[in-house]
Amino acid sequence: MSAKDHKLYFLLQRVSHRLKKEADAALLESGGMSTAQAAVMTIIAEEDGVSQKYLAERLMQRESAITTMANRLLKAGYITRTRSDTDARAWVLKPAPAGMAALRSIRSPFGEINAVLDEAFEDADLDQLARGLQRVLDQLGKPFESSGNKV
Amino acid sequence: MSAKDHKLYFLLQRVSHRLKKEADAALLESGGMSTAQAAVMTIIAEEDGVSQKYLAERLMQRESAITTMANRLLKAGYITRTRSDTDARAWVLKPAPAGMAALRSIRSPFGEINAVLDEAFEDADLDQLARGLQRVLDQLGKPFESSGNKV
DNA sequence: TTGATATACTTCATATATGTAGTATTATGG
DNA sequence: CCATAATACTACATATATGAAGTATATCAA
Repeated sequence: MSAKDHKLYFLLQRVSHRLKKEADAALLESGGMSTAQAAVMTIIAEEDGVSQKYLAERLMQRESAITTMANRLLKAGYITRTRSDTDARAWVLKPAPAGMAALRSIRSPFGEINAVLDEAFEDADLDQLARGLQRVLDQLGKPFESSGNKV
Repeated sequence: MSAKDHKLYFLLQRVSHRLKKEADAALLESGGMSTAQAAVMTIIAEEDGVSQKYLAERLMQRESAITTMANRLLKAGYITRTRSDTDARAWVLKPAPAGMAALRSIRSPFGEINAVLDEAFEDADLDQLARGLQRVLDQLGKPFESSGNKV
């Protein structure tokens, strides 16, 4: 049984989309933020002072996507944005109090999402799954270096 | 090791997003369509005559998303859209010749995506992965029946 | 039959992404 | 030191989704 036989690509996409929807609903209900915003805020909170370029790399996205997201987070009062001391082109994004509060508020709904995954996969399988997924990322290599890594 | 320890949710999202990007690039290059369009066209080609409602169910999306997509596919000449004989509210979507041709043209790039998955997971693991992912979908239940299925 | 409700779809506002092109600013080789 | 290239970001067009609200059409119960 190959990936093709399982239609694994489409299955993965469906599960990912479905989980995201469920997580977004749960997070929204707890008065917080979207999962996309949570992903960004988590990094910003960890590092305390990051550039948009750095966020784009960590999240494997384009910088234009980060610009849009940063504007929304700024508008929501979740982050602050100041010019870098060392590089006048770069911004420094830091978490604002409201952002930290929002992050705290989504801990529990995220626990529920994880519970679904824990239930669907046995312990040993979880490890294998995580390792396999990581291998997929490694095989694909960094995005935007298109030519090197032929799919 | 639980899903939480693996940050499995975010890992899944990252892999899904990364794979989609790779697949979209490969499909686009072979002159075809996007993966989202491929998902829709595959169903339309299988069934030969479907309603938008049916597509929404199969893809676990809202009908408004299908309206937009159908308009794009129509504009691209990939499908035809006629009123249903039995229900004046409903459309009947069918593949157009150009759509069938586009579907054929993406077979090989999709093979490459599957190869990445086959390489990342051993045969036995692939089965387990597919079954586990399916269990996630089953556990979450149908979307839009919100209250019944607590995450 | 008819009146209430459900269904199939559309429209609009919004979120999230890509990709291309453009603007400053920084870094670098001669 | 300066022309050129690289970097960090913004702006815009587009694709893909949700969710709420609206429009026909269908169905069912009284």
